[in-house]
Amino acid sequence: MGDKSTQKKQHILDCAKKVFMEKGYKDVTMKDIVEASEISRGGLYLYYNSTKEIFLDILQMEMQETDDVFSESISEETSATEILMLFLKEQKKELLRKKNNLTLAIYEFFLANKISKKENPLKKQFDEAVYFLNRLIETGVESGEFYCEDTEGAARNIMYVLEGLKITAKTIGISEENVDKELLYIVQGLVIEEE
Amino acid sequence: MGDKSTQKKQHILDCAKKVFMEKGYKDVTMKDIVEASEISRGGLYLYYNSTKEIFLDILQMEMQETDDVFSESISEETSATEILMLFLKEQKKELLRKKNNLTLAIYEFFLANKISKKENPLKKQFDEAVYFLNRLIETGVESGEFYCEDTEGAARNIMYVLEGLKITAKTIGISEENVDKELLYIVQGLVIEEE
Amino acid sequence: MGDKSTQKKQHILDCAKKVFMEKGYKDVTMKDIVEASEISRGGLYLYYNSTKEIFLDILQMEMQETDDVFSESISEETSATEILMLFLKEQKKELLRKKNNLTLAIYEFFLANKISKKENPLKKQFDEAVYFLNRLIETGVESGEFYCEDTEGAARNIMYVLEGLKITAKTIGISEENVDKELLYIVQGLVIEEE
Amino acid sequence: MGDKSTQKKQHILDCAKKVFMEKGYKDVTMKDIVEASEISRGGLYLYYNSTKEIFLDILQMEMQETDDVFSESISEETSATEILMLFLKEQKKELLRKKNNLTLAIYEFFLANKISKKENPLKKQFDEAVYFLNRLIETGVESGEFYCEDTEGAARNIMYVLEGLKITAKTIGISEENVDKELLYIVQGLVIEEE
DNA sequence: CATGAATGAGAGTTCATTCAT
DNA sequence: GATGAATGAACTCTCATTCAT
Repeated sequence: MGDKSTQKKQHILDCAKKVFMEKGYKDVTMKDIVEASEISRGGLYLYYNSTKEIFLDILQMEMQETDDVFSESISEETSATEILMLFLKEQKKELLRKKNNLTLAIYEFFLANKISKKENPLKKQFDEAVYFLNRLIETGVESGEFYCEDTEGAARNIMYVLEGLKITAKTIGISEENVDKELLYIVQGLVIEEE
Repeated sequence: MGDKSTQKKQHILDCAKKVFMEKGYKDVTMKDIVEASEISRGGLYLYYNSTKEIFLDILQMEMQETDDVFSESISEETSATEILMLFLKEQKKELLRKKNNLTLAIYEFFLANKISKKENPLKKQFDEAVYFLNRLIETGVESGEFYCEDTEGAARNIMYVLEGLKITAKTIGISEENVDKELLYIVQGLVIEEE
Repeated sequence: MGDKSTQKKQHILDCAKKVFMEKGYKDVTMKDIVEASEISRGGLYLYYNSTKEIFLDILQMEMQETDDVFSESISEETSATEILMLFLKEQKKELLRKKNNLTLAIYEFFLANKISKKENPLKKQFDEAVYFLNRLIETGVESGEFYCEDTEGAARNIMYVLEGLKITAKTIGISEENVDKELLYIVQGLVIEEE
Repeated sequence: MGDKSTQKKQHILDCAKKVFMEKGYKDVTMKDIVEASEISRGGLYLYYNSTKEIFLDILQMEMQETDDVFSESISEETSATEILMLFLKEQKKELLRKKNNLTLAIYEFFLANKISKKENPLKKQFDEAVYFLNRLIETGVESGEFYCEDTEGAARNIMYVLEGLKITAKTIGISEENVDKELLYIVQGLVIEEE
């Protein structure tokens, strides 16, 4: 029973996610999701009562996947610089991807819904990224790859820059060239250049 | 008279601005603006045909005011450091202000409407700020206050950080303490500390 | 079930027909039909998106009924003269009927909507009537009842006269006496009078 | 004074006529006429309170012009056949003209507004045409050009056929060829062919 | 559980008509 | 007289939400 219900919910989330990726958050109606999931109008209401509920569940799903990415990358035995580069490259890819991207919907959602800090998955994700970067930079400093006096400050700074790039990409638009420039600026601020 | 029409438009913009500050962009209906400006349904349509038109006019109004701020501050005969501090302080105030703030509406608007780069007032504002900061940093470097090898890179970087702080404030929420930390980080990256 | 939907559509068409008979075509709003059929605003839109769609369906319904009239009348074993008289009598009845009459709506509709010739049900009906009359006159000529050199010409002429009477009835108004006169004129042009 | 007012009214009628020729009757709004005549909204209401009033005045204007046509044509010293041909040719031209044509508007108007018989200008025009044709046919019969036992019946019949052609042209559409066929049919019914 | 027809509130938009200037 | 801004009623259409089956 519970299993079947979970499957159905999963199906709804998968279909709804596609809709949110296409239309952002605010323009999505229950009707859209009904149509995308080929479920009955009433049927959908058995599982979810609003697009908000659905979106929150999608978000939770997403966050879990992201978590895994971090833990994987750090487990490898590569240099801090390499991991940093990989991380930034991943961020860049995400940043420039136009389709199959929830960023727009996420921004629209969190701009419209004030979620209490404790439950805010975006905050959780942000803090985790800061924590990850902090550890990474510490590692880099220890290994002599990086120079940094305030590792946590640097970590936060990187995250804010990335946020800035992300929102700029969605509102103003940004060229790959400008993303590269900015990421390079970050790296140069950390890495000790060899002579 | 053309003047009377302009006055009325101004009245509409003023009232509508309040609405946008309260509700963001997407949730605002023509009816909301009709009620806020206390004119008739049909009356509003004499001047504007959509919330989008109204919002774009409000934006133009805002941008002009912002322009003035830049030109004023730089005209003064103060040190680069002081101007930078003033600029960041201003940004901080804007960042933390909850009410009387169009940021939310602006984000919602530009997330939902892809405006061609050339006409995008947000881009114009961003670029102008970068230009202003770049000149400011150059001045500071010349006067020996700042150390910076890539002034334009630094200027852009500051702007992305500020964007990051702004969107974070609106989506995750941010404490004054964290803003201060971040602004301090920026300043420390530039200013040569005296011993 | 498809059946239930069809029933509902039929109900809408029946109610809408009454409205069109009363108000013609152009003055009828979706609201009128909503009220007449006692369903909800949104409910109507489940079946039809405009008065035009509804009217076209009503028309199709009507045309089918008319078809049947022709086929019935001709199947009988009566003289051509008798069938012609029956046909004209039917037309006269239609012509003079004030209520329960779609003529006005039909005229308004086809004056306002240019329908491609191929799909124009009015044309179809006209052509079928010409065809029917042509065959009827041929039969009459063969049986020695009628005199006519150009049977198709006569058939078309009758139809144009009937159209003329119909539109005159709706715009200028026409007395039963004048209709009789005109129909008599038609008959006299065909029938060979015995001495 | 009165003169100036008459001029203004004439201006309104001229402009409104163009609008009615383009859009028919029912779709024309006071706004349309205001725009076409480049007069103020309130100004128009000083002279006319509805499109109906305006249309009726246009109609009166038109009818007067038509009257003249009849009186002219008959005054000439040409044969009845020639005058009939001229008359039909004129009707045909009118029939097939797509633009600069009030027919559509007239039909829409008289379908929507029941005008008392005595004041109905359409009826007046119809009756005058019957009277004219009747006299013409009588003349033709006297001169031996035509054969006709019931001249008034023939006159009425021609008018109904013409009405039929006119409404058919506007609703179903009609080819020039078909008009010719029908007019020929009329003429052949009257004219005595020489051997 | 599941369906989808039905409801009705509410957004957008247009225009006849009025009225202060 | 003449203007045109302003009003508000009315129409179209969409969707969240419910409920009988």
